[in-house]
Amino acid sequence: MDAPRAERTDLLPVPDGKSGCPINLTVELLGDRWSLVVLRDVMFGDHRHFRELLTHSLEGIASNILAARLAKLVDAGLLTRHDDPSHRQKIEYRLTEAAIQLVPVLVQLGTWGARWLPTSPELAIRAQLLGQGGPEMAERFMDELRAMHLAGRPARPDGVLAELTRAYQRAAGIA
Amino acid sequence: MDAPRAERTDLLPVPDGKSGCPINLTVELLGDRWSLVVLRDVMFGDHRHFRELLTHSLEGIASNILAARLAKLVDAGLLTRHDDPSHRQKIEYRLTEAAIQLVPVLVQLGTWGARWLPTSPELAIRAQLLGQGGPEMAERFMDELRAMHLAGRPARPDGVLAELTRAYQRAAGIA
DNA sequence: CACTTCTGATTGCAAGTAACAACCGGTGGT
DNA sequence: ACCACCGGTTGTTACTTGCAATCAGAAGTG
Repeated sequence: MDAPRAERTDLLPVPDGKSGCPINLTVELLGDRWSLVVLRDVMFGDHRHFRELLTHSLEGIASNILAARLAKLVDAGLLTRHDDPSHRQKIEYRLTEAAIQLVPVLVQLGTWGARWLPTSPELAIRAQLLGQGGPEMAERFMDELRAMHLAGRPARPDGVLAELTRAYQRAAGIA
Repeated sequence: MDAPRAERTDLLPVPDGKSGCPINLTVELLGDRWSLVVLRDVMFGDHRHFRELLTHSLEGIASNILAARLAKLVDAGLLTRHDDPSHRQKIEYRLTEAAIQLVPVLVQLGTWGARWLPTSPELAIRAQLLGQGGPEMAERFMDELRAMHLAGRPARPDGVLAELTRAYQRAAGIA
């Protein structure tokens, strides 16, 4: 069980396949098919319960995968679990500050996807609006998410989230 | 083979597990363990050849995975293949404009990771510098990448890339 | 009380993907 | 002739994903 490799000393091949690079650690945590999609649905769709995420999601995540992702995100400190007064078995998942600070990441991902990938127009609208809104709009959105998920206040009808949702519904032709 | 599901008409469960959502499409393309890490090494490490990416990478990607990712990225239009005059078998991978426009995504990912994950300080410095530099610095970096990868000019010694590399080496204590 | 629905999951299985190590044919310098 | 280097490929093993069926507890309805 000796280690005959690693002759170089400058650029180190890290033994256990990990590295302290910020991009690498973030990709290690969120770089899979579903983690960011789940967070997207919590943020933009305001889906906070298991069934809601399971059935209202556009892409159709499997229930075991969703359960595993939620557990991982809770473990990573991006979501917190809360009892729901309306049903003893119901669990509410809320965003943490760490998750809310992922908004700029999602905005950039959405902006890039809307620019370079074959997105459907009605879904791309939210990404375009947020991207055009710049850091100020992202800041407003993050403050709104803080009010909703950290302070427990309801979504305000004149907020960014409502504006995005209305733009989407208008584009999707919902009468 | 009838389809007894899909009673809802508002929020559609897309049949083939895909959706035109920009975030979803981007995650579908780049949401894996290695794609963004490879692009990071091409951008920040200026590694343009297979062996370079294989051995100089911090995380130790396997050669078959690297080959598969390079092929996928070329196929997706994020990298292009070029003959290298110095060796008939040598292939140079260059960034495309689409890949260069991923810089803001990587900056945000790095900034978030440096803030919320246990990064090693010397590797976090580049992310912090780029994050603090704001959109202007990212723009300058993208212009530099365009000059190097699209126009084929060498890296300028007073550029963003050189500055980041120097900051890293200083922090890593390379004498 | 029985019946149904809703809650957040879990289980078993098939298929796909990642990791690891060994190896390949062609290239070019000595 | 030799050998290091080039971008990969192959084979095997281990793990992850996707799908469908199922679960037990909780609540609503008759």
